[in-house]
Amino acid sequence: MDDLARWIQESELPPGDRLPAEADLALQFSVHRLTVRQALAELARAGTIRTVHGRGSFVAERPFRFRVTSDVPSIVALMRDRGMTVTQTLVGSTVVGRDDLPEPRDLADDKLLRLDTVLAVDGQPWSRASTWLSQARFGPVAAVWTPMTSLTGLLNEAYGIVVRRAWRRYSAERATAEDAAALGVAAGSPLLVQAGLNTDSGGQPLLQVVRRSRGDRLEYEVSL
Amino acid sequence: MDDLARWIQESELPPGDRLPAEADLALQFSVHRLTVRQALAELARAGTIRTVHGRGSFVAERPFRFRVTSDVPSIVALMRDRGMTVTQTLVGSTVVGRDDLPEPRDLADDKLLRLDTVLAVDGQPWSRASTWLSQARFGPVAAVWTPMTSLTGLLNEAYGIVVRRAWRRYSAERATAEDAAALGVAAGSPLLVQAGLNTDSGGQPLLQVVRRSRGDRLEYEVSL
DNA sequence: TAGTGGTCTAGACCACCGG
DNA sequence: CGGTGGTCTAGACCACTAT
Repeated sequence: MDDLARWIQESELPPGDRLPAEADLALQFSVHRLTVRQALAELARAGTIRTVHGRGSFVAERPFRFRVTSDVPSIVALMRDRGMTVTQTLVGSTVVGRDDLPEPRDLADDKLLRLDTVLAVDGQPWSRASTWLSQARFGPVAAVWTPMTSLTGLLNEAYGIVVRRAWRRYSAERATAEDAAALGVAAGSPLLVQAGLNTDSGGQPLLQVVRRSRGDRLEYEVSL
Repeated sequence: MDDLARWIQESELPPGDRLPAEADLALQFSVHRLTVRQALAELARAGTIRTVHGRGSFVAERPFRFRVTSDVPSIVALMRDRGMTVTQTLVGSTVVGRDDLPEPRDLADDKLLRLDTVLAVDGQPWSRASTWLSQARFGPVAAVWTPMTSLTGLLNEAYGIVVRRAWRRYSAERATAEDAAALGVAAGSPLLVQAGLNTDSGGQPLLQVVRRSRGDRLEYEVSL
């Protein structure tokens, strides 16, 4: 792998260029094709290259991460302002007990509505989120959901609520098999996980959310 | 891999237990050992198991992440209060130009001191950080650094400065080969990357920092 | 259809760990 | 020392992509 990485470095292939075929690399380095494959797979995991079945291996572009700042009211609205096509598909809507809520459980209700959504930008999956809200108060939300819905916007328009962020927690996790299927990445790839609580303008807990995003697609910025 | 994952699930092995040897698994599933190895490697990347040369593969413990909150003045001090042995080893100290600073460049100086440190807890590496400060003002810092030094504490004691956080940026990246070597993880593992600016109590930019932490070891929490 | 990567069996030998 | 995982060669066949 080190030899191959060095070779790619030294040959100064620009991002997007195709590498020689695995069989050719095997000849070039006088090793078996499986050995080449193992090295290529490791480089792909490290993000140096990207391999496509039937086409070849390509030098990876440097990832560009969309920056989500904490001072905008709605992230979806922010992205749409920048000309991106943003959809949020509802993939699940269930009524759950309070014990389904991640710690710390800041919502008081015993029955909660949990919305599972997948956010896609320009057709590409970016993140999946689970949102918990009071079932008694917001039960009808699921029925009116469309891919164009922004929860922040919906709460504002339908309930007259102005949402405020209370706390946020950030961690990096490996993509599970489920994440991998939903987000189009390999299992084990880095995900940026944001958990948090939103309140209304009076500070009353409104909703908790956990968002699992592709690490190569976005980052969060907060002012303190 | 799916078969193997299901088998582990169904056999309900508790975390820490050893799986059968690769050769045994190959017999059990009637496949070649290499096929078993590929499945095990994928499970290890997904975090389900952990494999040790010469000993075997073990069901992984659920990762426990230390929570770093934004309301404490010094993270190192916080950890020590909780009885952890925290060291910060200075692995590099260089004078660099302003262009070495990551964007956005909030420090005005043309010559900056860059400190590269590795934070270890109870002997285990947790994160590596690069810190940029004014060379003119803080040049002597590198000379007095010891593994017990906390930069926040040092600035307070030696300069009478009370440090304040201005902004933070969070992203998830794959561990590079260098990260992997310094942090004891596999290349490509998820890292939680925090970049940020600290000011003095008057709001004057003091230092910028980029900290790359093992995703399985810590998480950040901020109140908004 | 030719060329690419993806998966698999077969078997050898090496490196590490613990008793 | 025996048992474990780590690396490698050899070769077959399958699946996907572009022409």
